[in-house]
Amino acid sequence: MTVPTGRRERKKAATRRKIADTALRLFLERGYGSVGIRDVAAEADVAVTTLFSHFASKEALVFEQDENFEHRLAQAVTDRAPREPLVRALRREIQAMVRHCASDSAAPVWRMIDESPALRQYEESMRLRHADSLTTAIAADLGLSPATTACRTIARFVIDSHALAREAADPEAAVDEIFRMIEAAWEVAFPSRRARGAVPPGSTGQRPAGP
Amino acid sequence: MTVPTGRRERKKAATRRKIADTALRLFLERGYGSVGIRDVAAEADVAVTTLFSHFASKEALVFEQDENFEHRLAQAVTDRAPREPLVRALRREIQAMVRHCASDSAAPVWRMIDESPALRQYEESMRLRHADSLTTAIAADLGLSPATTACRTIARFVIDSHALAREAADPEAAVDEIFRMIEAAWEVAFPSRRARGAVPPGSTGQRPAGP
DNA sequence: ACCGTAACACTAACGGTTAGTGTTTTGAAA
DNA sequence: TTTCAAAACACTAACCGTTAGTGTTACGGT
Repeated sequence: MTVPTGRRERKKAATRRKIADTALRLFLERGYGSVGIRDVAAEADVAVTTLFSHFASKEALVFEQDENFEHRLAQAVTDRAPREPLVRALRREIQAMVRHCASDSAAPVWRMIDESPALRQYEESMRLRHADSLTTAIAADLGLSPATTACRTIARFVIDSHALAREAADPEAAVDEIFRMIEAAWEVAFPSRRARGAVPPGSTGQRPAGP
Repeated sequence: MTVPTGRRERKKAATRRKIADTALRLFLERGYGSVGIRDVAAEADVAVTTLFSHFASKEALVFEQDENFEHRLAQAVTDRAPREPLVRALRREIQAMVRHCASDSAAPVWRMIDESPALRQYEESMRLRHADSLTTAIAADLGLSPATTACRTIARFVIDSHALAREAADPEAAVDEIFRMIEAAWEVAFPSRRARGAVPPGSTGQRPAGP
């Protein structure tokens, strides 16, 4: 079990990328529903079982880069400038993501997603993971347990903002508008010293994080 | 196409209920994943195609009453007492729903849902419909277009509160806490006359009652 | 009494997914 | 280098949810 940075890994990554690229190309050419897993496997010149050893499901072929998404949000929290408000850092990141979704390169993919119920459903279930991941990052930043209701709520609202903004007529303006609402929610949950509130922090489930 | 309140409808409803009851019983007895559609159909003494003419999917067997859920939220908006704040009516309804989820009769079902990824995913996709439906009700109440970002955002937050509270240690307290955040978001999106002027954050909670 | 229709049944299949089994490739230890 | 365990890959065959196609009843309205 040493560090495996050899040819094997490169080959594996190459196979994975070939499958994903082939799938996306076929999906965009013929439509997601009209392309079967067996078609993708044949075109990528791999066995069906090999395809499923790289991707957990057909939908996962489309959201290949979603781990990236998940990771960027957590990083936006942990890697932000010292003293920068947490919510502001998240707004910037969501803003960038929404902008990218509307870019020419990504737009056809998102149109395909919007047209497929199966893909929309999968996207929604990804949000659960994203929200959980973001909850962990936020809770860690605040020194609270990830079970804290307020942390989970803010995380969920932030994830929602991406979905809501993507469907809005003016996505970037929507992000700003939604984040004004999120910041208000944040202030209620975690009153800052600056904003006079003298309201004790959330009355439920608040526990300092363990070691 | 007259009012069809005859035997046919009763028979149909009976078949539907028999299928749903049988399914739920088998799922709880043997586990959701260990019971196949063919098992349910055989036990309910109907053909598989008949089962699918009553329910769109296997998961829909578990969430049989979800139309009820969707309808109740919209009703909470439209049927509330005159002048009652919209958000407060929604909080009451969500509170009641969450309480019901924790009741002895419903608890085993929700435990089953929590343990099945397929069911959790389906539940999450239901929320899209619920949020859309609630968006329509809220927008109508405010005389706005359902496309308004703030309406869609509030609706989504309210739907989230149900999911978040259900997973919290103290669900009812969680609903209160989340709705304090939602009300703050609401005030930012739709500033009320009463709340004009310098109002310190945190004072827009559900407490300043008064009819 | 009749007819249109909605419910139901049955057979086959489709498409995503997995189990089981065996083969090749690869990284590193001997 | 040789050897070896693990990992990737392939293949067959199936499982399971779901649907199409085709009838067959049973009901309700006329």
